[in-house]
Amino acid sequence: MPELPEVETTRQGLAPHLHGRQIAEVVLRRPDLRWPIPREIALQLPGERILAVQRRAKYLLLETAAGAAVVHLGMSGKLSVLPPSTPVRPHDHVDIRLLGRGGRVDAVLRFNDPRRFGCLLWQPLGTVHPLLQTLGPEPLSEAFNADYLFQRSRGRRAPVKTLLMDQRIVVGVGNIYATEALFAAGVSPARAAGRIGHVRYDRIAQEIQRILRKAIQRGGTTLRDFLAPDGVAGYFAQELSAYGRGGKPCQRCGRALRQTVIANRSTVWCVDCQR
DNA sequence: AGGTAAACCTGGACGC
DNA sequence: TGCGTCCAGGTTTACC
Repeated sequence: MPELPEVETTRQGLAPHLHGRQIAEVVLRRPDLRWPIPREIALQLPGERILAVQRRAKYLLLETAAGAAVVHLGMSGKLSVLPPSTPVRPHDHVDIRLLGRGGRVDAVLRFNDPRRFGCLLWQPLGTVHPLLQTLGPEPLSEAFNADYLFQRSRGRRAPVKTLLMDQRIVVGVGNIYATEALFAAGVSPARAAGRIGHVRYDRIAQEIQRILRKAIQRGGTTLRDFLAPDGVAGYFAQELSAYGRGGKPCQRCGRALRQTVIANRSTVWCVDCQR
Protein backbone atom coordinates (compact mmCIF):
# COMPACT_ATOMS: atom_id res chain seq x y z
CA MET A 1 0.00 0.00 0.00
CA PRO A 2 2.32 2.70 1.13
CA GLU A 3 5.08 4.77 -0.32
CA LEU A 4 6.76 7.63 1.50
CA PRO A 5 3.74 9.99 1.56
CA GLU A 6 1.43 7.31 2.97
CA VAL A 7 3.95 6.29 5.62
CA GLU A 8 4.58 9.93 6.54
CA THR A 9 0.82 10.53 6.72
CA THR A 10 0.57 7.54 9.01
CA ARG A 11 3.39 8.87 11.17
CA GLN A 12 1.82 12.29 11.48
CA GLY A 13 -1.52 10.76 12.34
CA LEU A 14 -0.07 8.46 14.98
CA ALA A 15 2.39 10.80 16.66
CA PRO A 16 -0.05 12.91 18.71
CA HIS A 17 -1.79 9.77 20.00
CA LEU A 18 1.41 7.90 20.87
CA HIS A 19 3.86 10.54 22.01
CA GLY A 20 4.74 10.15 25.68
CA ARG A 21 2.39 7.23 26.19
CA GLN A 22 3.41 4.28 28.31
CA ILE A 23 3.03 0.80 26.87
CA ALA A 24 1.11 -1.61 29.05
CA GLU A 25 1.25 -4.77 27.02
CA VAL A 26 1.85 -6.19 23.57
CA VAL A 27 -0.62 -8.75 22.21
CA LEU A 28 0.73 -10.91 19.40
CA ARG A 29 -2.08 -12.80 17.71
CA ARG A 30 0.19 -14.02 14.97
CA PRO A 31 3.86 -14.71 15.65
CA ASP A 32 5.08 -13.89 12.18
CA LEU A 33 4.44 -11.36 9.48
CA ARG A 34 6.99 -11.19 6.74
CA TRP A 35 9.48 -12.27 9.37
CA PRO A 36 8.98 -13.66 12.85
CA ILE A 37 8.25 -10.95 15.39
CA PRO A 38 11.27 -10.94 17.73
CA ARG A 39 10.78 -11.79 21.40
CA GLU A 40 12.03 -8.35 22.42
CA ILE A 41 8.84 -6.75 21.11
CA ALA A 42 6.79 -8.46 23.79
CA LEU A 43 9.56 -8.48 26.42
CA GLN A 44 11.10 -5.01 26.17
CA LEU A 45 8.23 -2.73 25.17
CA PRO A 46 5.91 -3.12 28.19
CA GLY A 47 6.66 -0.39 30.72
CA GLU A 48 8.46 1.79 28.20
CA ARG A 49 7.24 5.19 27.08
CA ILE A 50 7.05 6.10 23.40
CA LEU A 51 9.47 9.00 23.16
CA ALA A 52 9.06 9.71 19.45
CA VAL A 53 7.42 8.36 16.32
CA GLN A 54 9.94 8.63 13.50
CA ARG A 55 10.10 7.61 9.87
CA ARG A 56 13.09 6.33 7.92
CA ALA A 57 12.34 5.44 4.30
CA LYS A 58 9.08 3.48 4.43
CA TYR A 59 9.75 2.27 7.97
CA LEU A 60 8.12 3.71 11.08
CA LEU A 61 10.05 3.71 14.33
CA LEU A 62 8.40 3.82 17.74
CA GLU A 63 11.30 4.97 19.87
CA THR A 64 11.66 4.12 23.55
CA ALA A 65 14.53 4.28 26.02
CA ALA A 66 15.23 0.59 25.43
CA GLY A 67 15.11 0.63 21.66
CA ALA A 68 12.70 1.08 18.80
CA ALA A 69 9.90 -0.98 17.35
CA VAL A 70 10.42 -0.90 13.59
CA VAL A 71 7.30 -1.26 11.46
CA HIS A 72 6.97 -1.70 7.70
CA LEU A 73 3.47 -1.69 6.26
CA GLY A 74 4.32 -3.79 3.23
CA MET A 75 1.57 -3.63 0.63
CA SER A 76 -1.51 -3.85 2.83
CA GLY A 77 -0.50 -2.90 6.38
CA LYS A 78 -2.47 -0.41 8.46
CA LEU A 79 -1.90 1.09 11.88
CA SER A 80 -4.81 2.52 13.83
CA VAL A 81 -5.28 3.96 17.31
CA LEU A 82 -8.52 2.58 18.69
CA PRO A 83 -10.50 2.31 21.93
CA PRO A 84 -9.37 -0.85 23.73
CA SER A 85 -12.82 -2.41 23.42
CA THR A 86 -12.76 -2.32 19.60
CA PRO A 87 -13.62 -5.81 18.33
CA VAL A 88 -10.75 -7.71 16.75
CA ARG A 89 -11.15 -8.22 13.01
CA PRO A 90 -9.46 -10.60 10.60
CA HIS A 91 -5.76 -9.84 10.09
CA ASP A 92 -5.46 -7.77 13.28
CA HIS A 93 -2.05 -9.28 14.06
CA VAL A 94 -0.66 -7.08 16.83
CA ASP A 95 -2.00 -4.77 19.55
CA ILE A 96 0.19 -2.40 21.53
CA ARG A 97 -1.93 -1.42 24.53
CA LEU A 98 -1.39 2.06 25.94
CA LEU A 99 -1.90 3.37 29.45
CA GLY A 100 -3.92 6.51 30.08
CA ARG A 101 -3.53 8.97 32.94
CA GLY A 102 -5.59 6.87 35.29
CA GLY A 103 -3.17 4.00 34.91
CA ARG A 104 -5.66 2.02 32.88
CA VAL A 105 -5.38 0.94 29.25
CA ASP A 106 -7.40 3.50 27.33
CA ALA A 107 -6.12 3.09 23.77
CA VAL A 108 -4.61 0.43 21.56
CA LEU A 109 -2.31 0.72 18.57
CA ARG A 110 -3.47 -2.03 16.23
CA PHE A 111 -1.53 -3.47 13.28
CA ASN A 112 -3.69 -5.01 10.56
CA ASP A 113 -2.10 -6.53 7.47
CA PRO A 114 -4.03 -8.98 5.25
CA ARG A 115 -1.13 -9.87 2.97
CA ARG A 116 1.48 -9.97 5.73
CA PHE A 117 4.19 -8.38 3.61
CA GLY A 118 4.71 -5.98 6.49
CA CYS A 119 6.96 -6.55 9.47
CA LEU A 120 7.45 -5.63 13.11
CA LEU A 121 11.07 -5.73 14.26
CA TRP A 122 13.20 -4.65 17.19
CA GLN A 123 16.12 -2.25 17.11
CA PRO A 124 18.06 -2.03 20.38
CA LEU A 125 18.96 1.48 21.53
CA GLY A 126 22.06 2.81 19.81
CA THR A 127 21.92 0.31 16.96
CA VAL A 128 20.60 0.40 13.41
CA HIS A 129 18.62 -2.59 12.24
CA PRO A 130 20.36 -4.42 9.37
CA LEU A 131 17.40 -3.73 7.07
CA LEU A 132 17.94 0.01 7.53
CA GLN A 133 21.68 -0.07 6.98
CA THR A 134 21.64 -0.33 3.21
CA LEU A 135 19.10 2.42 2.60
CA GLY A 136 19.87 5.38 0.36
CA PRO A 137 19.23 9.02 1.23
CA GLU A 138 15.82 10.47 2.00
CA PRO A 139 14.38 12.04 -1.15
CA LEU A 140 13.42 15.22 0.71
CA SER A 141 16.93 15.73 2.07
CA GLU A 142 19.74 17.85 0.66
CA ALA A 143 21.72 14.73 -0.15
CA PHE A 144 19.23 13.83 -2.86
CA ASN A 145 19.87 15.96 -5.93
CA ALA A 146 20.92 15.86 -9.57
CA ASP A 147 24.63 15.40 -8.79
CA TYR A 148 23.85 12.38 -6.66
CA LEU A 149 21.48 10.74 -9.15
CA PHE A 150 23.80 11.42 -12.05
CA GLN A 151 26.75 9.87 -10.24
CA ARG A 152 24.82 6.79 -9.05
CA SER A 153 23.34 6.16 -12.48
CA ARG A 154 26.59 6.04 -14.44
CA GLY A 155 27.13 2.73 -16.16
CA ARG A 156 23.64 1.46 -15.38
CA ARG A 157 21.73 -0.13 -18.21
CA ALA A 158 18.56 -0.88 -16.28
CA PRO A 159 15.57 1.45 -16.80
CA VAL A 160 15.59 4.71 -14.88
CA LYS A 161 12.33 3.73 -13.20
CA THR A 162 14.07 0.71 -11.71
CA LEU A 163 16.84 2.97 -10.41
CA LEU A 164 14.37 5.36 -8.75
CA MET A 165 12.55 2.49 -7.04
CA ASP A 166 15.77 0.94 -5.72
CA GLN A 167 15.79 1.77 -1.99
CA ARG A 168 19.61 1.60 -1.96
CA ILE A 169 19.64 4.55 -4.36
CA VAL A 170 16.85 6.65 -2.86
CA VAL A 171 14.19 5.63 -0.36
CA GLY A 172 10.46 6.11 -0.30
CA VAL A 173 9.76 6.21 -4.03
CA GLY A 174 7.55 3.32 -5.14
CA ASN A 175 5.53 2.49 -8.21
CA ILE A 176 3.07 5.37 -8.02
CA TYR A 177 5.50 8.20 -7.40
CA ALA A 178 8.21 6.89 -9.75
CA THR A 179 5.58 6.74 -12.49
CA GLU A 180 4.29 10.22 -11.69
CA ALA A 181 7.69 11.87 -11.34
CA LEU A 182 8.89 10.51 -14.68
CA PHE A 183 5.72 11.72 -16.37
CA ALA A 184 6.15 15.18 -14.87
CA ALA A 185 9.84 15.24 -15.82
CA GLY A 186 9.14 14.13 -19.40
CA VAL A 187 11.50 11.16 -19.16
CA SER A 188 10.62 7.69 -20.43
CA PRO A 189 10.61 5.15 -17.59
CA ALA A 190 12.22 2.63 -19.93
CA ARG A 191 15.29 4.73 -20.71
CA ALA A 192 18.57 3.27 -19.50
CA ALA A 193 19.52 5.13 -16.32
CA GLY A 194 23.12 5.54 -17.44
CA ARG A 195 22.08 7.28 -20.64
CA ILE A 196 20.32 10.21 -19.00
CA GLY A 197 22.18 13.47 -18.57
CA HIS A 198 22.67 15.78 -15.60
CA VAL A 199 20.07 18.30 -16.73
CA ARG A 200 17.36 15.69 -16.92
CA TYR A 201 18.33 14.23 -13.54
CA ASP A 202 17.94 17.70 -12.11
CA ARG A 203 14.41 17.74 -13.43
CA ILE A 204 13.73 14.21 -12.14
CA ALA A 205 15.02 15.03 -8.66
CA GLN A 206 12.94 18.19 -8.49
CA GLU A 207 9.78 16.47 -9.68
CA ILE A 208 10.22 13.66 -7.15
CA GLN A 209 10.50 16.23 -4.38
CA ARG A 210 7.62 18.35 -5.61
CA ILE A 211 5.28 15.39 -6.00
CA LEU A 212 6.19 13.77 -2.68
CA ARG A 213 5.66 17.07 -0.85
CA LYS A 214 2.32 17.63 -2.50
CA ALA A 215 1.21 14.05 -1.81
CA ILE A 216 2.09 14.45 1.87
CA GLN A 217 0.04 17.67 1.94
CA ARG A 218 -2.89 15.75 0.48
CA GLY A 219 -2.62 12.95 3.03
CA GLY A 220 -1.21 10.41 0.59
CA THR A 221 -2.81 8.43 -2.22
CA THR A 222 -5.83 6.25 -1.48
CA LEU A 223 -6.31 3.77 -4.34
CA ARG A 224 -8.27 1.07 -2.59
CA ASP A 225 -7.79 1.01 1.10
CA PHE A 226 -5.15 3.37 2.41
CA LEU A 227 -6.45 5.29 5.40
CA ALA A 228 -4.60 7.49 7.84
CA PRO A 229 -4.74 6.31 11.46
CA ASP A 230 -7.73 8.63 12.00
CA GLY A 231 -9.61 6.88 9.18
CA VAL A 232 -9.29 9.71 6.68
CA ALA A 233 -8.50 8.79 3.06
CA GLY A 234 -5.65 10.50 1.20
CA TYR A 235 -6.77 12.56 -1.74
CA PHE A 236 -3.67 12.75 -3.91
CA ALA A 237 -5.26 10.06 -6.12
CA GLN A 238 -7.26 12.69 -7.96
CA GLU A 239 -4.01 14.36 -9.01
CA LEU A 240 -2.41 11.30 -10.57
CA SER A 241 -1.50 11.98 -14.19
CA ALA A 242 -0.14 8.62 -15.30
CA TYR A 243 -0.37 5.92 -12.64
CA GLY A 244 -3.52 3.86 -13.15
CA ARG A 245 -4.39 5.71 -16.37
CA GLY A 246 -3.09 3.26 -18.99
CA GLY A 247 -5.04 3.65 -22.26
CA LYS A 248 -6.53 6.97 -21.15
CA PRO A 249 -5.55 10.21 -22.88
CA CYS A 250 -2.35 11.98 -21.84
CA GLN A 251 -3.25 15.18 -20.03
CA ARG A 252 -0.61 17.06 -22.01
CA CYS A 253 -1.00 15.79 -25.60
CA GLY A 254 -4.16 13.69 -25.63
CA ARG A 255 -2.55 10.55 -27.00
CA ALA A 256 -3.40 7.28 -25.22
CA LEU A 257 -0.99 6.48 -22.39
CA ARG A 258 0.94 3.26 -22.85
CA GLN A 259 0.99 0.62 -20.14
CA THR A 260 3.70 -2.04 -19.95
CA VAL A 261 5.68 -3.89 -17.33
CA ILE A 262 9.15 -2.75 -16.23
CA ALA A 263 11.02 -4.81 -13.66
CA ASN A 264 7.85 -6.71 -12.77
CA ARG A 265 5.87 -3.54 -12.05
CA SER A 266 3.11 -2.09 -14.16
CA THR A 267 4.24 1.15 -15.73
CA VAL A 268 2.33 3.88 -17.54
CA TRP A 269 3.77 6.64 -19.70
CA CYS A 270 3.24 8.83 -22.73
CA VAL A 271 5.47 7.86 -25.64
CA ASP A 272 5.24 11.40 -27.04
CA CYS A 273 5.78 13.48 -23.92
CA GLN A 274 8.34 11.20 -22.27
CA ARG A 275 11.59 10.49 -24.07
C1' DA B 1 28.34 -6.50 -10.03
C1' DG B 2 24.24 -5.46 -12.38
C1' DG B 3 19.93 -7.01 -13.93
C1' DT B 4 15.81 -9.82 -14.00
C1' DA B 5 12.21 -12.88 -12.27
C1' DA B 6 10.16 -15.46 -8.71
C1' DA B 7 8.65 -15.65 -4.19
C1' DC B 8 6.05 -14.23 -0.16
C1' DC B 9 0.10 -13.67 0.84
C1' DT B 10 -4.76 -12.23 0.63
C1' DG B 11 -8.67 -10.03 -1.39
C1' DG B 12 -11.11 -7.64 -4.90
C1' DA B 13 -12.46 -7.08 -9.73
C1' DC B 14 -13.62 -9.21 -13.79
C1' DG B 15 -15.10 -12.70 -17.33
C1' DC B 16 -17.45 -16.86 -18.29
C1' DT C 1 -23.93 -17.65 -7.59
C1' DG C 2 -19.55 -19.74 -8.37
C1' DC C 3 -15.11 -20.45 -10.15
C1' DG C 4 -10.85 -19.31 -12.47
C1' DT C 5 -7.66 -15.60 -13.64
C1' DC C 6 -5.39 -11.45 -13.06
C1' DC C 7 -3.92 -7.60 -10.48
C1' DA C 8 -2.33 -4.80 -6.42
C1' DG C 9 0.89 0.91 -3.16
C1' DG C 10 6.98 -3.77 -1.42
C1' DT C 11 11.15 -6.09 -0.82
C1' DT C 12 14.19 -10.05 -0.45
C1' DT C 13 16.13 -13.91 -2.62
C1' DA C 14 17.84 -16.74 -6.10
C1' DC C 15 19.65 -17.03 -10.35
C1' DC C 16 21.64 -15.54 -15.02
